[in-house]
Amino acid sequence: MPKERGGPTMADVAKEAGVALGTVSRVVNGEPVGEPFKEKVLAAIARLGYRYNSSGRVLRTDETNTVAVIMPNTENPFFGELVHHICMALGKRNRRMLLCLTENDRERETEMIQMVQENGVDGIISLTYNPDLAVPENIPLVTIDRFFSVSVPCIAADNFGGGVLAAQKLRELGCTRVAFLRAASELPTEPKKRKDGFVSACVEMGLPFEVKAIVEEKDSFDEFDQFLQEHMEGGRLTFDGLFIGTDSLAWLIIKKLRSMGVRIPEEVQVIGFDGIRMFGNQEYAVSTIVQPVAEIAEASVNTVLSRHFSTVPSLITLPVHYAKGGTTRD
Amino acid sequence: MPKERGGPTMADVAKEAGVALGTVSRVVNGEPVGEPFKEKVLAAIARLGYRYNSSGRVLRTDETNTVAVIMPNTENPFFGELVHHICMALGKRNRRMLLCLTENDRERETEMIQMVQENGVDGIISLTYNPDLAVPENIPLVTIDRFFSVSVPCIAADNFGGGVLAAQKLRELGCTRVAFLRAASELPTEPKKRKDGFVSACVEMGLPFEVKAIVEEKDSFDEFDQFLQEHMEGGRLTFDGLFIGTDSLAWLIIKKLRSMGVRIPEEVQVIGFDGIRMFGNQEYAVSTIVQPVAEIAEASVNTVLSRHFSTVPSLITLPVHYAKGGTTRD
DNA sequence: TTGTATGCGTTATCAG
DNA sequence: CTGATAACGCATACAA
Repeated sequence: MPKERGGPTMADVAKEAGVALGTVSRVVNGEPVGEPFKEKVLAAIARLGYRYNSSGRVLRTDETNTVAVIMPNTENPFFGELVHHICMALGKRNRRMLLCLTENDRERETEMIQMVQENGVDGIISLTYNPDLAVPENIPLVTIDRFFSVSVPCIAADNFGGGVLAAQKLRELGCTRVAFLRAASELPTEPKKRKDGFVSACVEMGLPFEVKAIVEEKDSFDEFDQFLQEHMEGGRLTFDGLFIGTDSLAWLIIKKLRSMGVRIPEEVQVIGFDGIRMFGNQEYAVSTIVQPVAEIAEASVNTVLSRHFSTVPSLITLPVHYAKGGTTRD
Repeated sequence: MPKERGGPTMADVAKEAGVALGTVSRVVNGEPVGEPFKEKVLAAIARLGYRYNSSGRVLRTDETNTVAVIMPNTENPFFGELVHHICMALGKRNRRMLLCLTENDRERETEMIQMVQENGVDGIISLTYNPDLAVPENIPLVTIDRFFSVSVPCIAADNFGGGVLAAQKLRELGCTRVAFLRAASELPTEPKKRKDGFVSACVEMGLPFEVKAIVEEKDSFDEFDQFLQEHMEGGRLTFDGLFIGTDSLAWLIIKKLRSMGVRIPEEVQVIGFDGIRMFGNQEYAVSTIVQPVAEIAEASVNTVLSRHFSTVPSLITLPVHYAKGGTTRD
């Protein structure tokens, strides 16, 4: 049965109850109403099977209680987890989530920004690396992991601190020669600070290190293979510790190393970044720097719904922690 | 800057262009309008920076172009993938997705059904095992993996066929004594047919088998440990093939078996169900019966948006296929 | 406290 | 083909 129009409205309820329309509205919204009136209204509502219809309120007040979330996808477990926590955080504050997936298509992103403006959402939470994102006026926008300008609040994990932590951990676990591997976009995103933190800590501790960073859009992952091959000596890797930009890439690298006969974690210990768990709820896929996903979600929601949106901090950084998977010897 | 009310409306554009309101509406909606009028309107729109506001249309036509998707979570990679494909399928048909996550909380589910009705969505796609789901009148509802009644279309993978396929594969791979392990709810859901298909095929082929099925809500996973222990003889499992209800559980069982010294796939081959890939885009986590997630998503969307919703088939079953992960010897 | 009346932005009907 | 106008369901300012 295709949605039939025209159930009872507040006006019908008012007539049925013998009260004014405004009184019905006040009862429905929980505003103070005299007890006898309230009862009459509730009885009429029950008799008629009245159901509140929010479209009237939206038109009148321009508040949809809906927040748009713009995300590349929900197949990547990190994004899946993030979407999950954002949805829950919104639910706690009685807001709904309009989910928009971009698959990293910039044109689609632009359309979506346009679309959600037409739809009149109360705010936008966006995780996108689009360099020329058209920031909408009039609608609060919060980004995750990508800083645009001081007027657009950005929420991110402490990527720099995570890099430092990874270096410290590897050293603590006995590594004497380490490397950082990463594939990233060309843009200056927050996750790039993982390298900065790692390098900084290695220098500080006097831990010898190398860096292999490729550009996601143009370089092939074969470059990693080559890098690894170049650093093999007598069947062993010349590093005993690796820090890798994401858990996903770490998994790929580990597969490659194992196929080359390198034993992990016996010969080489590996730490990834993100904190991805198997099937979302089992053990960590690799030893990792865990992003505080729930906190990032909470902060994003709190920020985008903030009453004083214009005075909100422009960059919020949240603490990470280390967790062991099976790829370190702790 | 909190959303300011009152950008220009169609009425403003009409005044600016010196035409009638209706003409503006027709131009905006791409309906036939005389060329000179059209130009005047478009010019006025550009001058004023007019932007379409859908809330007026929603109130007037009761069409939101939005479909609610009710899902347990997006942390489980299967649900993450499903949500992803549903969102894309909706996008192709120019619809948006209101995502509602239940975390299997029945009370929350009820609230959400209520809420989306107030919000006036055009349809609902729901994956829930809630036995007493209040089916909303007036709004097309499609379920995934759970059959309610002939009036509520259900979309599901060919679970029975998948069970058959798993049995055939194990036999083809040389297994001579197999078992099926599963944890499921008590309700009669579509995925339960995995067992039926498996059993049926084993009987048909004369392949000796056992079944261990526990109830998710009350039994502990320890029961699986016990089952496995009971079927060890001289350090080897008495089965050489296992079919397990989900990839997630298969992963757990495999870990357990390996910790018991059982080699996989050398001694025991394992096939799961769902088709979960590492990090959403890498290799299959285990050898598996792959659900046609994209097709399930497409079918759900097509069905819920169907013009003739009442004449739509009440159960749509979509074909699965086998894919090798690392847990079989093929 | 309760009633009345207006308007939110759009679509659609009906005349011109 | 275009113009004028009445809804759509609700919130709210204002009057009683």
